[in-house]
Amino acid sequence: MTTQEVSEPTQVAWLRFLRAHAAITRELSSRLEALHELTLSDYDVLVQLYFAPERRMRRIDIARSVLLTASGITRLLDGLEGCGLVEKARCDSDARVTYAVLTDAGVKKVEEARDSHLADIEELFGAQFEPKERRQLAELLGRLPLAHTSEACSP
Amino acid sequence: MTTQEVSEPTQVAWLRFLRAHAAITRELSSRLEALHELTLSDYDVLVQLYFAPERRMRRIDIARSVLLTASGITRLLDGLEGCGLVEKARCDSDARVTYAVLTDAGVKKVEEARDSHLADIEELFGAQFEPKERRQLAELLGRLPLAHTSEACSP
DNA sequence: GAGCTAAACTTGAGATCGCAAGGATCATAG
DNA sequence: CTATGATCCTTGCGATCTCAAGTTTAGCTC
Repeated sequence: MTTQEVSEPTQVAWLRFLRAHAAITRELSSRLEALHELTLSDYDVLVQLYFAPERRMRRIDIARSVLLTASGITRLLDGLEGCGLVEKARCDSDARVTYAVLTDAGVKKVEEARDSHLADIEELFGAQFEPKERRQLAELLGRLPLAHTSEACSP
Repeated sequence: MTTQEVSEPTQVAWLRFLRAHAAITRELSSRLEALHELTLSDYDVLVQLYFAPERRMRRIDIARSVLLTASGITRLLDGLEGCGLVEKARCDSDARVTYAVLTDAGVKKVEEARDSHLADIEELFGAQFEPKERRQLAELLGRLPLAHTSEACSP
């Protein structure tokens, strides 16, 4: 124990969680930006679309799955549309909703960025753990509130 | 397996890590803001100072321990100084450094905010785990890069 | 002690994101 | 069919934070 008097395991765990997040996302972001000109959030959204049926989603569903605000998604998609990675599409049955559809360029972009990014995640995150520990960690993290929003899609 | 074809445990764990961070910090922030008018980072810095020897730290050390940029710390401390929670102090042996010192009001603020914030952390984070799992999780997270910067202070 | 490099800090500019408010559309109830 | 409330999306505004550049001071070397 050093500076922190209180070393309740929960607090220690939370502190490490916070710091690790800051450190890892900073590094991941910077690499992703350098190699592919994408934000972590950009990539996140692109991948959601990539695996969505017909590669399209309502903006609100994107927001919920990546845990951003609706307004955050609007502006993020503005950027991706500007790059031609994503297009808007109207919804016939409901004029309020606009779909975001991955373009061919978008598909290509995901496939280009995927390998290096997954390798980075492996290096900065996964590599610290044995296979068994990875599953264990995934299970533990899965209990946290909203930890698996992106693992379920609304129709 | 739902939308994500690739369910390598590492990727699942990382995704959950990301989402859980977003969800929990959003909620913690909002409560902290509502009750005590503090950002999560504000609180973080205040606590670092609270446990530092003489309740003072060089700005650069604060930056390293909470994983913010030097410029981030400058502006964050501007705010805390404006509220009277922190003061500047010059360093006799090195004119380049400015210390940040917790004021009495700052001490009080930390002690006021502490209980509710720790309770929030317990509720949103710790409560999902058994005591044994908490230690396990802390250990696992501790292996991540820079996860315990705040557990060691430079002189 | 003059010059050089490195460190600590600040500042300006820009990016990202949330909140609050507003507009459009749908769905339901009367 | 109209009124009400909810949902989807966008926009204005502000807050936070980073990066790059600049200033001042230390510490070294020659």
